[in-house]
Amino acid sequence: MKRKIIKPSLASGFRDYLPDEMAEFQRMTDIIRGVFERYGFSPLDTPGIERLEILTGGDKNFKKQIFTTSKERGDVPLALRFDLTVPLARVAAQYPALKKPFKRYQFGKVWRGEKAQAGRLREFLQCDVDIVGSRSGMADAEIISVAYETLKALGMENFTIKINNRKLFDALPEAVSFPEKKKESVIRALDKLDKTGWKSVRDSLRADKFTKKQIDKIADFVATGAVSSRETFAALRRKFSGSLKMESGIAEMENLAKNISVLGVPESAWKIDLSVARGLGYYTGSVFETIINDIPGIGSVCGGGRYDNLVERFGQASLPAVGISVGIARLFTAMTELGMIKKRPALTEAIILNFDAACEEYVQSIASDLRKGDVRTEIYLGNEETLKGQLAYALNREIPVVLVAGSDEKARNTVQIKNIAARIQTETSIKDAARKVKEVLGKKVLMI
RNA sequence: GUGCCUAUAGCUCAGUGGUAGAGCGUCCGCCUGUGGAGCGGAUUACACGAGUCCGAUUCUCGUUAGGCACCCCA
Repeated sequence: MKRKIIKPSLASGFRDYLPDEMAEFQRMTDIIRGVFERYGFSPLDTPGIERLEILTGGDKNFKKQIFTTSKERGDVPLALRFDLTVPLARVAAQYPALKKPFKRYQFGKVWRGEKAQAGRLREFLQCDVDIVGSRSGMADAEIISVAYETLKALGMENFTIKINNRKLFDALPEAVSFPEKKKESVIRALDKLDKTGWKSVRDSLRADKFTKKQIDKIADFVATGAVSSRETFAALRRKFSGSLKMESGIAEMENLAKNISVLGVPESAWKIDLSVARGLGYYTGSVFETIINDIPGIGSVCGGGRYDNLVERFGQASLPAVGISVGIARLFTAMTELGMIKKRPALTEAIILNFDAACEEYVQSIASDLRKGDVRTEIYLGNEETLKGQLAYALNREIPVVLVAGSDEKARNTVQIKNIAARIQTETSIKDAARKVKEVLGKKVLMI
């Protein structure tokens, strides 16, 4: 009887991170974690699966994007989380004793129940920071600042944090005279401006029965943001004087601009962009998106904003919150394209070849010494029996230091230490081996 | 949910109306102690189902899977 062979393969929209990439990926998350903690955020983790009703909040629009699970008999409907913000809102509502402001960061995979395509996976990692329970505009500024510092710490130079405020959109129906319920059409159309351009935005608005005059006014509104931030505020006030909602949004942005400047975010790193809308979500105030200037096509690598009403879904009094999500998978792609990611087949710093059966214990004791000396060390464990064959393995995996310890060395209580990059080999007594290896590794770091 | 494209070995790809080949990889063997190997061997594929045909991996249709774009995007 023939055994059924199961083909090893992934479903659409999922991907593996093999060690050569994952090592770099983890280095990035370590950096991000460091920045988040420096700003006083504490870690949180929540399950990948939540009750379906928690995630949808009864909104049918959301429901169709949610990755649902097949439920166990008798269980309530469950689903995979599609972001980390709604689970945070659940936590905030479920544990009212959490001291406010509650500052948490969270790294976690999220899932989208939609068809995958380029740059759009069904599973990806998000790195979120949020401040729950602060109404202060300084909280918004902290979030922008932490986003800026995160990208800098990752080595990014040429990026732009685009800032807007949803209150401006709230003022638009009155200012441009269209019905309140058509506001979302405008937001949705403008959100695509970057991607599709004005012609397509105009077409889309025309399809939604906006008049030419209204469309012109909307375009004029967005164009106001095309100049420097100070002029933008003045021009907006001129154009929309008398609109209280507009004035409150402008004041918030003005305040934010002042605050982030004090926090050390240079003006070259951000700009007002009145087309930024962040979809239809739950945002109520500031909204941010970040693009890499050299590869804008990759989309936003970091986005968020203020959402003051999200916990209301759980019957709580409104709880103000502001946060941002770093799209690390997209960042990884961007940094790869920019040549900032060097794939490494191994994290191992030193490998001890093992080609002489009489020296196995000698090899092991050297490995033990190196490990005690904080060197990432492995012993060759494969089937190659010759030094040459084992060396080829080490070279293939780009391990920077190779140690050779055979009967000759054992007789002299030494070990050969090869600096692969420099093509130098020195014989060192085993008691100095760890120090010598670190010296070689240290030199390597200096050379970079 | 809609549309377009694709499907040959683990991967990247050739090829043919008379059932297939390479490179890389993997595994095994050989190579006494020094630079990304060498030599020998093994491994494995025409996604599935129907139709046309003497004969289909090849042509047609369907299914499934994958890619891309739209919709949507917290």
